[in-house]
Amino acid sequence: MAKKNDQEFVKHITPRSENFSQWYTDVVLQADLMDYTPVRGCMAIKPYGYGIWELIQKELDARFKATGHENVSMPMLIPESLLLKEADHVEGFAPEVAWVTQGGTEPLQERLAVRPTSETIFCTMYSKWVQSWRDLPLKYNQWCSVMRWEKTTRPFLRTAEFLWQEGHTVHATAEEAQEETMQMLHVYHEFCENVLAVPVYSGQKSDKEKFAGARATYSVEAMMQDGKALQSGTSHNFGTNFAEPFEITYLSKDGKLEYCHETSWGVSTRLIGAIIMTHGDERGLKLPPKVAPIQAVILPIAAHKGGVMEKCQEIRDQLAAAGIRVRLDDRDNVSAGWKFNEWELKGVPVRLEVGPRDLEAGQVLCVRRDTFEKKPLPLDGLADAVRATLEDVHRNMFEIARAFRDEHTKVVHNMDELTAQVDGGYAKAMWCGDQACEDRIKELTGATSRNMPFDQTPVGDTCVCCGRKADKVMYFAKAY
RNA sequence: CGAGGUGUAGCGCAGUUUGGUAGCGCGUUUGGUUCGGGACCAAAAGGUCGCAGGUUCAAAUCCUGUCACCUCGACCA
Repeated sequence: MAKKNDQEFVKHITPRSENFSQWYTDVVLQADLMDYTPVRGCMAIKPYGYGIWELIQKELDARFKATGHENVSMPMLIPESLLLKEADHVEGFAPEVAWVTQGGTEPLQERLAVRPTSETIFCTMYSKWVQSWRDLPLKYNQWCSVMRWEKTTRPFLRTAEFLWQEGHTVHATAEEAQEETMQMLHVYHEFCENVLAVPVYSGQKSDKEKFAGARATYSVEAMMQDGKALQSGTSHNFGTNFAEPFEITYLSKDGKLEYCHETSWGVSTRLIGAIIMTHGDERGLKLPPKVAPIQAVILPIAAHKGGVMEKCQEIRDQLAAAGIRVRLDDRDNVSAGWKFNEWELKGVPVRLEVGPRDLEAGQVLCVRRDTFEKKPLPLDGLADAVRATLEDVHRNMFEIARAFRDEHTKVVHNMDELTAQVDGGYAKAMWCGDQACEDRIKELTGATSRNMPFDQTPVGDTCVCCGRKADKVMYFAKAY
């Protein structure tokens, strides 16, 4: 049966160990998540990829609502004068802004930025909407796309246009703004781990790495299987940095005019890249069950035999009624073996093989994508058993990812150790707080500071770079 | 953005050195046989050779520019 040259006409995924980057591209394309378009740096997200994003949206949006946020929609175009109001912000984003300079056939009086982020337009509106302490807080979010003229792009990881959500909130006090900033960081942390099965390090960014215009930036950092860091979500406390130039003020209870305190926070379709690079393997994508568009696929075996297809349809309806996202693969033009490989490539967490022998025994054969373990499940109570299996798949995927992350995180005390460690992982080190040391580490090793964990228990007392007294614990890694 | 590589049918490739009017495998369509880990037979359809200029009697092939992807750097919430 298997001819020697079979591999020549079988879809080939580059092994991770051979070329991680090529492996990623192969998986993205072959799992049919996206396609390239004629527009520089912009991708078309295909139904299977967009399905993952819709589930991410659904899970996150529920968390935003539960913490008192509401969704709004702001213009995609921002007048240049607004963008110029906050100096650090302009400086940070100016190099990657796309501009609209003409409307119809007429040149515009003032050019319009295609939003790279929406702080300036939110702030402009907030200055109109906030008058009194009774108006506060305002806790809004928008789901939209933004555009940044990136020099080099990678599907999902860095694209010129990308889908994201940006939360923007206004508060009366610094304490409230800080509370909000931390709350949303924790939402991201919990979401990454409990929904995506992606373990993350939460912490505070250095001044060098913080958002343009922020007082403080916090991030959740994930580790990809090549040991590189992927910033997977950020939460910023702006203090009054934007409120001052945009004149967002309120009259307090005792009649004093005060500046508002603001936050913003966001995650993007980059999370799909995080899923791929955290969980994928030689066979392709491996989706965490909670965001898998198809959680269980039913494969009829010897479907021409009487009763098999009918039973499969029955099982499908049963599982669907129980709230499981299920697909019956009833194609008759590809073999069972072909389907096995295809659904593994697409990362479906569980497949159920249903053949004449199974039906005789009153069972189906359940095969897990994460372990390839094969286990017969009785038709009786199948939905519950599948649901339990999906939960276990999630748990197992998270444990494996966490073990990998922990194995590839090491405490280092000097530059030699740091250089070796960031070759394929995170280095946990003491840092003096001086940006010169960050710059030097970047220059010598290619690694950047990721974030400072909230648990600042010292792992030494001198800076990994300059050797002076140091009191900050910092993660360093090469990053996407 | 710099250096190197690639771009020919839906996918993977040959053909480019030495210009002469495009080929193979898979896939697709139709019919038949199969069916528990990437099936088989037969017939058929499918290409302005990434795009734009140029040289030439003639360009997939030579020249220039440009776009996309890959590798290594630089840059980057």
